[in-house]
Amino acid sequence: MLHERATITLNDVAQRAGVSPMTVSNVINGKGNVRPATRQRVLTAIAETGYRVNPLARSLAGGHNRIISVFTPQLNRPYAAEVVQGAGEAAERLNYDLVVMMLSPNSTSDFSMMARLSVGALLIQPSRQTQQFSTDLPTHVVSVDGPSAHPLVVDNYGGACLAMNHLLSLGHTEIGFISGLEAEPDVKDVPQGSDLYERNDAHERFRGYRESLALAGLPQNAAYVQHGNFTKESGEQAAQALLRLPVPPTALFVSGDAMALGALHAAQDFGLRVPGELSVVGFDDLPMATASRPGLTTVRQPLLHMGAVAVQMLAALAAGEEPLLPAPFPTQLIVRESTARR
Amino acid sequence: MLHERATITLNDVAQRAGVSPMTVSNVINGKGNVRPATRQRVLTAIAETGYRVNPLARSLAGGHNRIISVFTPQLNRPYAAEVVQGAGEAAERLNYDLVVMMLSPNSTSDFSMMARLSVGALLIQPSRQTQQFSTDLPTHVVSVDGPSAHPLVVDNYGGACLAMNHLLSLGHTEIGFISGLEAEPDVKDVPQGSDLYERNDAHERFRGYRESLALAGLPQNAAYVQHGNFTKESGEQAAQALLRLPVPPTALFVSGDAMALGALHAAQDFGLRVPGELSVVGFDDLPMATASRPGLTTVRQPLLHMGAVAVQMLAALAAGEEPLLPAPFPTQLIVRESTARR
DNA sequence: TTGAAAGCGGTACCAT
DNA sequence: ATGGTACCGCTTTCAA
Repeated sequence: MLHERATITLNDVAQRAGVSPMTVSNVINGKGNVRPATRQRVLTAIAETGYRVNPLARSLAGGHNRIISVFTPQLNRPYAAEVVQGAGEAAERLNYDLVVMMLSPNSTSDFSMMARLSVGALLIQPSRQTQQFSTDLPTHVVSVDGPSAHPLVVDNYGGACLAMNHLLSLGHTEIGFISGLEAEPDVKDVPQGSDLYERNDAHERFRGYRESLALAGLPQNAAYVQHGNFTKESGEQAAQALLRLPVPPTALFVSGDAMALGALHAAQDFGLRVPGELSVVGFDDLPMATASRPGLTTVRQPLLHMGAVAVQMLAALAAGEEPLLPAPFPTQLIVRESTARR
Repeated sequence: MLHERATITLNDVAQRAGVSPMTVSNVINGKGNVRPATRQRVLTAIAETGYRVNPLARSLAGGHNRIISVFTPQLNRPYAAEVVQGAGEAAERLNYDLVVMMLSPNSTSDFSMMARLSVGALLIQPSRQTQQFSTDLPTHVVSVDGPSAHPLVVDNYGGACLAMNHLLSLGHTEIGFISGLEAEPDVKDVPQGSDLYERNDAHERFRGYRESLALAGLPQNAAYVQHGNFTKESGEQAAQALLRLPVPPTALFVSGDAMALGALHAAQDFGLRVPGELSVVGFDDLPMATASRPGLTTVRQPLLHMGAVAVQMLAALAAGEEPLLPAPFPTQLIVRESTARR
């Protein structure tokens, strides 16, 4: 296994096989019109030289490639990491290569390159800015948790109802809510009817909370609602505020696992036993949900699956099909130890 | 359907500015030899047309780019995610673009492509297979936690000593150890003197454990050593074995946070108070270390920093410099609540 | 200081 | 079934 420094080109292979470059190209791309004998000769030449196509040249020349690009905010956010992982597994199955780029808010880089090099782009939680740039991507675009031509969303409302019904069925009537609304100041005052509003995770979960309460015939107590920004610290603070109330809630529905863990710890610091004296439900089912004691009851989002579906759609799109947009992905209640009967 | 945004080429700009394509190229690449007036004309033409270079074409033609590629195993492993994040931040600062690819063991994809497209590659925890492929990368290679031309490693031995000294100074003499050796069966029986052995994280941490004990004049009890594979479950099992011993240890040094959390929970399930009746120290300081109660005392690896340094080295390499390889990165003991005086 | 020519490594199109 | 030609968008080399 010697390592050739000089790059072997299609021409080299052609010469070695005694055919024209075009024929080699045809063999590589599996065009039918090549005599078996010739094809075989080319194939051996390829094997002997260790030739590998240069995707750059191929893309430049207008050929096809099997690359899908992923644009994501920070990768050390478990949410994004999970989606990417799911996408990666699907890509491998479909024989696509996945190329990931991190989009930082103040980055100036020209990401259109990777987009040009790929047959499709997967956008994870695209920001305003990303949405902007996505409109002039020359490829197909699918997004997870954010707008695009093909947006994949989770059923946040349904998930919230799942969590609330669990709490309700456990006999809780005083249920506090910690939202993630603080995180995105720019959407906080979006009119209720707008598309953006409808799609916003935080709002949908809030809506699930409110409507579940209403459906159960329970009054809404504005004091039971606090806003965090998805960090553990904000969850801690929000929970403290809730627990200091004259009549504190007996259960908390927290719309993010990190915040939920913060709330759980705040409760423990208050000397409250969880779930004995306070039940806590999170949202997301990030890995950290199992790292706590008691384990966090939470609403799981099918993150891996969504990543995989995104890639499948992109592959279909690349193949000229027009895949139908899947319905909001259903969530699942994962009952661990942080919830108990009132 | 694609957005048929006609691409503006360098030629278009040239025509508009009334100069040759070459001059436009020179302006873009900041070659000095262009008359200010001409440069200005070109610049306006660029602005007016909204032209952007096509990095593919540039790379193909042998021009320079500012891309660094990262090859990593699963991205949903916090370790890798942290390094990538650090690399991303540094890249942004240095005006490089980062492109990440996941290397799965059974992937057939041609990753040399991205390598060709980039000035350098960062390998995270390269596997045997990856090491192989890295040798014929046409670019500079820096690795984190694995071999390459420029390997970046953390001072695992020192970190283990940090943890052990902490436990020792707390008065513990019965200290159990859970290694990660089970994870990599192929290195388990590498001869002690070999390079590979010296570099292996798991072994280095083990060595720190043994030597710290020896230095403290404490006997080594083979029964106090268990092997896990870095998962929470394996940590749980290993801890159970340890705690069932006739004379169970009063403290555990676990060479991975996930395993440490597993051990911590196992102890709690045994009815042991942590840190009251059992102290636990982990290794890595992954985000989950703060998600548990009590918070996990652990040894922090400067993952973000290592990612950043890797990118800096790659940038230097690309600039033709020969950066000196940094010494093993120092670790830091993060004392939380899982350790206490015996 | 500027530009013409010749690729980089492929592919599409159209002959043969 | 095969191969010639043009060209993708840019950069290098070398003349002018």
